Amino acid sequence: MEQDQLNELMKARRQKMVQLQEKGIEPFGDNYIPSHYSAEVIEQLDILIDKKVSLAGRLTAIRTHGKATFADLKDYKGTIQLYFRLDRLGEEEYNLISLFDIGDFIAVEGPVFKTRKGEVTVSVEGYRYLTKALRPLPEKWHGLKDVELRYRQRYVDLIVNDQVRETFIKRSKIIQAMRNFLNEHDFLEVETPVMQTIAGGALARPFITYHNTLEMNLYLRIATELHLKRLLIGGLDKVYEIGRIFRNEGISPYHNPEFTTVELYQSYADYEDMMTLTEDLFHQCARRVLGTSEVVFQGETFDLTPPWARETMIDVVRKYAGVDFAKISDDAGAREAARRAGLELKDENRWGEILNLFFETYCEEQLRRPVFIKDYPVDVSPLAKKMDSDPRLTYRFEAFIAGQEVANAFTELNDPLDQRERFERQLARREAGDKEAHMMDDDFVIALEYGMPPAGGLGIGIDRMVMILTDSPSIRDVILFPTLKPR
RNA sequence: GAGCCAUUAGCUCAGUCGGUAGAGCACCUGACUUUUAAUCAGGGUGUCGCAGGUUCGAUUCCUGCAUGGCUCACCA
Repeated sequence: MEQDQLNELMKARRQKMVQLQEKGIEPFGDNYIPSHYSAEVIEQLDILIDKKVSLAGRLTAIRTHGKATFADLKDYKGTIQLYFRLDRLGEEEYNLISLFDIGDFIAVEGPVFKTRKGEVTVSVEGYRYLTKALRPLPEKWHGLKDVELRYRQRYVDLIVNDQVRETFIKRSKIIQAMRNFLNEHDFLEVETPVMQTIAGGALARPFITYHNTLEMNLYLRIATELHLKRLLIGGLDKVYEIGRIFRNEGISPYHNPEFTTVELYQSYADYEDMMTLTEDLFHQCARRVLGTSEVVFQGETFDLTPPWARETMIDVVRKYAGVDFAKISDDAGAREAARRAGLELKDENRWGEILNLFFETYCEEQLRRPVFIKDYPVDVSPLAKKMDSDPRLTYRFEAFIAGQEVANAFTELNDPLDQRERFERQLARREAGDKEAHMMDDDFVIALEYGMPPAGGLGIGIDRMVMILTDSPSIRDVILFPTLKPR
């Protein structure tokens, strides 16, 4: 950050820093291992009352009363009150309290007691300076609201806004719960390349970077799918990866250029198994982190208890759009239906793409309760296995909660000849100018030729899952440092 | 990428139908040995986002730019 002009508040803090140094006190002190966290002292009051404890943390409030001073000390687990007395500390040490500022880190020790009003307090017998804060914190009860500053200076947001802190602690616990759940189900966590020569596994524009020694462009991955499936071929039957994905697309309350997914693949399973796994995974994460199966998101309550509803895409399109794709047999008929509905089409749109367009336009937002929408058209599913009963469709589903897609899964396509054809179709679209069409991945087709067991695969956007489980309306509320333009 | 809105003290916000600005908290000075949004007395600490234009004079009006938010488009 630029060295901006010191305003009055920062000058005052620097002066206090100098005064500390003049008295031989280092304003940026050394390590200190406290005996307790604030919350432990409060919880274990029965045992700790009148006993000496030591604490370390940040001063969040100072109330001086002449020869006595109260302060609030905030640490990792909570906030506790401190009590300083002239007659206990002695004049020299007590007077140094005037050099305290809100935001400073100090360590204290002394016995625990309860004030007249019943507040658990540490009566300070000695303290140490740990760190002088040279910039003032936002004020105590309005906090930091400026959205831009909250994202740019997330550390300040975390100091001041406890809800923000809670959200990110929950995010960590949700991912931990997910990892535990998958490990318990015998999945193996793996890591696959972030930098790739072919960005595959999804329909999206990649970021491009450059390797100096190899003298070549590399793509940042847009999915983990194709590498994970290679591992099934290699005999790692149940694998998953939790990792960062990068897509060079728009930014919105639901989209950040880098975001986190979990993808998992299970040999010998199919998409029905993935539905069961998905609802169990969401349910368990909610139970373990929130302690409940019911989540409230933006005023709506959702019960995540399995089983979730299951509907086909054709059924929901019939229900919400009033168009029956079961009775539309070809591309021309689908285009006609779209024309009647006033949907904008490109000339080359096919039956399945138009079905999907109807679904996205008329249905997605209606899907509030947890629901699996299944049997996606092959035209929009280049990596999913075709249905035996209708080769225009695939064994693919997406899960929706509150109108938001939260999971995408299918029975994996393991026929290398079919896969090559799908890639070639994508390639044709790419050459026609569709920058999001899938790239040809010859090596993946070769891998399939060695034989990939039938398998089910599942992808979950973790950021969106965390949004729902923490009632956060914007993806930026669940990403610590969301992408911003430099100021 | 398009439209709309916002940007004033460290923070949260008022305000000026055009005459260079104000409140609370924070901060500074003083009083106060169980307060907790401590209280009491005194003190305003500012490039009014940036750059132009109109004007005797712009923080205010106009234009452009920057950053952010929302909506739309794209996507997860």
